[in-house]
Formats: sequence, structure tokens, C-alpha cells
Amino acid sequence: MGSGSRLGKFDGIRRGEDGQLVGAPPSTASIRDAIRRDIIALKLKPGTRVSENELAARFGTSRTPVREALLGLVDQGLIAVLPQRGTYITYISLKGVRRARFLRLALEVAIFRSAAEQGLSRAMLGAAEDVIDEQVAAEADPERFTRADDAFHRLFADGIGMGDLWTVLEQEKAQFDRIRFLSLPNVTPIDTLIGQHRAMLEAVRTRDPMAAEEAVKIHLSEVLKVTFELAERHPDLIIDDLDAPQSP
Amino acid sequence: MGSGSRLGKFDGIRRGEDGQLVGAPPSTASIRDAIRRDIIALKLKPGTRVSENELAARFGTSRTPVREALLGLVDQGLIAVLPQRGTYITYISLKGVRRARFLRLALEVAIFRSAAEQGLSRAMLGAAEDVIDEQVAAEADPERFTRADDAFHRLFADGIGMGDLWTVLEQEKAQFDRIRFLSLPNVTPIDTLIGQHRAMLEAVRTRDPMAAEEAVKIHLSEVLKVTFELAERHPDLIIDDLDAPQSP
DNA sequence: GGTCGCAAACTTGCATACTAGTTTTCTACA
DNA sequence: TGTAGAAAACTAGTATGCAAGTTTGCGACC
Repeated sequence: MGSGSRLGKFDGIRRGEDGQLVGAPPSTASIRDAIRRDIIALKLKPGTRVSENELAARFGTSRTPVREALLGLVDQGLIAVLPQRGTYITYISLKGVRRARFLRLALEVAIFRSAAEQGLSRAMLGAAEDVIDEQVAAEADPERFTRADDAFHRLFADGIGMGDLWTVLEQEKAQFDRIRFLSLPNVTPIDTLIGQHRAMLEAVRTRDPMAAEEAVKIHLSEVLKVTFELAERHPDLIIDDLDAPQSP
Repeated sequence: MGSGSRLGKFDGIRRGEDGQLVGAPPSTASIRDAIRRDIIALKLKPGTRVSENELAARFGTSRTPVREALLGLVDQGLIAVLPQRGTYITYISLKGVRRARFLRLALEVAIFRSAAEQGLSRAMLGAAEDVIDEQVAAEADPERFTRADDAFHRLFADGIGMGDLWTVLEQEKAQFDRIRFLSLPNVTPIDTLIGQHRAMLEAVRTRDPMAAEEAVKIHLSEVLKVTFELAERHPDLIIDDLDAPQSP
């Protein structure tokens, strides 16, 4: 396909399907990230069939790196491969969302309690202030606010030396991220969320673990309030696979 | 299983390196599991270089399924691939263990508190009793005890409808499992552990979330007490990283 | 004997060809 | 026109070959 091999001047030069020059040979990792972004941003809608050949053509590579990328996304529950039949974008699973919600609540509680117990450095607390300021500034831009929101939560994980916890949990986070993307426009008033962030920070500053836990729980229950509403509004994207009747 | 399809009396029949007949053509998933087991059981020691070609020969396939299997293990942090240089079994990372420990504590606390809050069915409580009995019976057999220990913890996750939480977190669990395998023989007296299990169960039965949380914390701090001792005893398997990368 | 350098023997990454299975389409026949 | 059936056009899974880079080891030269 697209590149001369021995005439070294053009080594590694590739062209997209529109003839435009494409800089680098996207390897497995970058292909996986690109596809992942498309799925989370719902550019690839649940139920859609994607073809290894199509993707290979799109990225200007052979099927091999694409396959390896897809394999990782299977582990993250974002796609499902039916042998000899096709590769499909999975529907958002309410069960998965519930699980991710439980996981996130448990972790955030542990992180903020731990932070409140052992205390954070003045620098960390200052950085948290700054991030909240950024959130105020980003009030009108949902995507920018989301980034600042992520930064806020990650900051406290960093503060107790667990900075890479969330990166390691990309897998479960993926379940969440699609829902979060859906709820980008129509959420709880951002004022409310910022106020909750302030309460969480204050609890950590005053070294009050119980208050920190309470603040986190309030915050997350707010964030997750929208989930079921979204499920009703987007039945084409979400599958209601909640089976268990919860408890006696 | 391996039966001829057209005339091929030997179609699909494969032989291991010792000439023994091997039933099925191991596909990506089973290859990944097999390698994973070997790593966790320390048959493949940290720092060892494994070759895609070797593994392909061992499983009687080409490099392709092996590569795809290894890719999954990279995500689990069990192996590291240095392009053009080799594929290595990672050392047990104290950082990773600490992270996994934090994660597990946070989750178990959340699970048992939740179970204590909403209560479990009589059947579940009975099953928990049975598992504890099994643990008593398995006192002399570490591996059997470990299985019963897993079952105990999983039971409560099931009880609150979060049964698949840990299967989803295989990734992080892997960090733990190698340590746990190391500590199989020489742990805390099993009596102590069983007593702690009883305390946890009792707290759930009496619907006392705070007591449940306390019991879980005591239990896990006991389990993790051995970690650092193990690190000193097995410097060849464990790397004391608090920010350093691994190298062979 | 010691050291530098090149070549051969590795390694993984990627592309391609082929296999087996499924779906779709088109044709032949009623 | 309607339907059955075969063939063609897909799918993913696997094997293989080549490319690019690293390590190793041997040999020539000092």
C-alpha cells in the first residue's frame, strides 16, 4: 500500500485515504487510544459493527496492529468480538455502570478519608484551590469543566501517593466515561458541584475524615443521579441488564 | 477432542514437546491464562526473559496468538515488552502491591459495610458459615485455604450484587496474587484469620456497619503485615520501587 | 594477550496470505 | 413472481515472511 521502501527518501511516509500526508505510523497504542476516544465520545455508537479492515484502512496500517488494539478494548468492555461474524461496539451496560459507580464511590471515600487523616501539604491544598478556581472559570464549557473535575479528584489521589490508581483503573472508568459524556450538557448546576468540591477540600483541610466521607458521598450521589434518567432518554445506547433484585 | 475432519486422521492433533498428545489448539485466551498461571505461581520468575518463539513452540501455535496473549499480560503488569529487545517477566513491584492493597481495602470495606447496612439473606449467611467451616477443615492445606478465603470474600460481594467486581479487577489482583502465592506457607496463624472472618460475618449478621468496617480493617492489616517481610526475604523477586522503573 | 569492528543470530513490530466460518446476493427453477 | 440453493463477498483467526533494531560472538588487527 502506501509507502516506498527502498527509496529511502519516502521511507515511512504514509497517506490517508484522502491523500493527505499522515505523519507517523500509528502503532497499536495510539490506535487503541484513538478508537477508545471515538467510542467514549459516541462517535462510534453502541451496536455499530466495526471492521478490522476498515479500521486498518483508516489508520493506514495492516490488520495486525488494529487487532491488537481491539483486543485491549475487549478487556475494557467497550467492544465485543463475535468470531467470524464481526466486531461490535457494546451497549452501555447499566450493570457495568452500577459496578463502576460502586467502585468509584468506594475509592473516593477511601482517598478523601485517607487525605483527611494524614493531612495534605500546603502546596497540595493550594493546588486544589487553584483547580476549583479553574472550575469556576470553566463553568460555561462542559468539557473544560470535566477536565478540571478530573484534575480535582486526581489531585487528592496524588496527595496520598496513589496517583496512578485511576490510570490503572482505566478499564472500569471506561464504563463511566460514556455515561459522563452523555450527561455533559444537562447536568446538575455546576455551581452545586463546585460547592461540593469546596466542602470536600474543607473537610480535608480541617482533618475531619468523617466530614470528608460525607462530602464525597453527597457529591457522587449528585453526579450519579442522572444515570437512570439518561437510560430512559437513550434506550438506543443503553441496555438495561440489571438482573438482581438487590436484597431481601 | 482432536478428531479428523476429512481424511485427516491427524487433523488438529498436536503434540507437546515431550511427544505427548495435546488435546486442543490453545487459542489466545487459554494461552494467556496458562502463562498467567505460570507467572503467578512463580514458575516464570521475575526478570526472566521469555521469547515469543519459545512460547509459540511450547503451545504448538504460531507467534500470533502468543503475541495477543502477551499483550493482555502487559496490561496486567505481569510482563514488560522492550521492543526489539525482549519480553520480560516483571518484578513484583512494592508500589503496585501498595496500590493493590489500598484498592482492596477500600473495596472490602465498602462491600462489608454495604452488606451490613442492607443485610444479607438467610441463605447467604448460611453459605458464609459453610465457607468458614471449609476453612477450618482446610487449615492444614494452604492452597485449599486460599480458595476458601477467596470464596468467603467473593460471597459478600455476591450478596450485594457486585459479584463480578473482582473478576473485572483481575488486572490489579494480579499484583496481589504473586505476593499471596509467596506467603502461602508462612502466614499468620490460620486460626487468627478464621477468627477474623467470624467477626466480619457476625458484624454483617447483626447489621452493624461500623463493626464490619473495623473487622475488615483488622483482617486486611493482618494479611498485609507479611508483605514487607517478604520483600526482604526475596530481593530477587521484588523490586523496591517508589519511583524507579524496572529493568532486567 | 587485548581491543575494536563487523557479521550473524537473535529480538519484537508489521504486513500479507490463507483458513474456516457467516452472511449476503444473485441465479436458476418452479 | 416467489423460493430454494449455490456462489460470491464478507467476517475473524492463524500462519508466515519480512523489516528494523539489539545483542552476541568471532575474527582480524594492534
